[in-house]
Amino acid sequence: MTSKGPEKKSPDQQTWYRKVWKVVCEIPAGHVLTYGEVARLSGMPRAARRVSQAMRRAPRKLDLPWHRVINAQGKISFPEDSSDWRSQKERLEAEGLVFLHGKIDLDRYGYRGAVDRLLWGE
DNA sequence: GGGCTGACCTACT
DNA sequence: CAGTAGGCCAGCC
Repeated sequence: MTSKGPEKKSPDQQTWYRKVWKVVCEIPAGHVLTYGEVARLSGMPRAARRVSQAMRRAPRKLDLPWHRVINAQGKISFPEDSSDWRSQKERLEAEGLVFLHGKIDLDRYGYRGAVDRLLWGE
């Protein structure tokens, strides 16, 4: 039977959200990840767009550090005149990050940068 | 079922 | 450095 499972919600569809939230949750304060990196760490390479979707649908209850996710250009992915943009910038600055020419230095605060520092040293 | 949208990315010019 | 083009794919009409 094709059976209409009443309470079968095919978990897979909601699982990937959880994976993304989990990864974002693990980003240490004072550091950032790009959407692409979060996607990769969630086991979904090239699913950067899904990450932004997960952000939008993330329950506030989770108290997710959404502000630690920025785009690959080191910039905040909101229009500069939006309150969301200002809010995110404030949160990041509160964690010690510095904006240079409206951008964040990914070599200093990003994932790749952190790895390079471990391999090459400061 | 088809088409548009989007807190994106990479590569190229 | 800026701008363009193609790719990606889950949601939502």
